[in-house]
Amino acid sequence: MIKKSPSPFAVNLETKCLKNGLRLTDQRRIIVKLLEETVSDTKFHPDVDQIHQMAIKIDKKISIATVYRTVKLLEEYNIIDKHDFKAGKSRYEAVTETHHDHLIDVNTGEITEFVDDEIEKLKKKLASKLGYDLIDHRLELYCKKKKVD
Amino acid sequence: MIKKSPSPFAVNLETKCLKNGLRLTDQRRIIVKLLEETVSDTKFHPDVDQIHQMAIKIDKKISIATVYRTVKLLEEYNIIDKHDFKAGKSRYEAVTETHHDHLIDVNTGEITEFVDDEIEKLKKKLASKLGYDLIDHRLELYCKKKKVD
DNA sequence: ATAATTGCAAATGCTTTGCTTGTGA
DNA sequence: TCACAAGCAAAGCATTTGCAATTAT
Repeated sequence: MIKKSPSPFAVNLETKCLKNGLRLTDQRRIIVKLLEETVSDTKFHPDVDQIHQMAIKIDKKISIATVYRTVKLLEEYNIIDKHDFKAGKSRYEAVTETHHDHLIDVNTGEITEFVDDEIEKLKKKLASKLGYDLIDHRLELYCKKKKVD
Repeated sequence: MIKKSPSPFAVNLETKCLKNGLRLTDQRRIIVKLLEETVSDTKFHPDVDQIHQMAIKIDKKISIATVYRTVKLLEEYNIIDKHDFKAGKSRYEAVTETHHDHLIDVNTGEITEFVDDEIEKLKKKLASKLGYDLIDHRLELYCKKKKVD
């Protein structure tokens, strides 16, 4: 079992599940626990297979179908976020209080999260200008490390 | 081989293909022609199946595999852009001179393109602040029509 | 001529689902 | 208890690919 002391910032996903009336099975507890760790690691956005790999270290019998079902459920309840960065499979992370965007290093695949008020305001303004209310949004910056020479 | 005179208004994707040394088959000519029309229709971002449906109206024998192969090739040569909006399949449009972003109506699926200098500048600034050079980026606003009451 | 492209169908990879057995509240 | 969840394997989709026949240059 992978134990890690919870970051003071970590959100208790189990509590969120209970509040939503979700039944807590052993499998869900394990998956939710693993996803909790994504909050304290801003660069970790595991895909279903990675979640499954970690999960079976704790309980060999957890099937990938259960991971798919759980992850979908958690997303529907806004407990985790799903991202479809360019490159096949979806990746997940626990929902945080403030919206953040992603910078993806096109060479390494490394992801950096960032928050910028100015851009958040601009998004709302743009939507409004076009006659819409903003429901959701995503901004992704695909970048290469700056050359230092 | 079938010849056809080019429309005076359309962006000439065929020329772009030739410049890149791509071999122009009848099938590619048809697909490229259809994609050319996405430039003058800012709300049309067809998926592979839609492109295929249109293509077989011109030539019954064009296979969907060819559409997939062509679309992939054109994307590699930066002649068209691929978008993965939330909702399954990829959608394509001809590359334009100026970068634009997308607003997606979550109810109707309708897409509106928009350009905003301020946000473009901000993107570069953000990447730079994090130590990166911006290679590519995408901003998508998922919205609902404003209630007017 | 001949290397690249097509069509077809089979294969892939991610994700979902039907069904039976197991289990949390 | 018993509605809901899990496990397994089969099914679904979008997309890719091997191969023989065809075609652009």
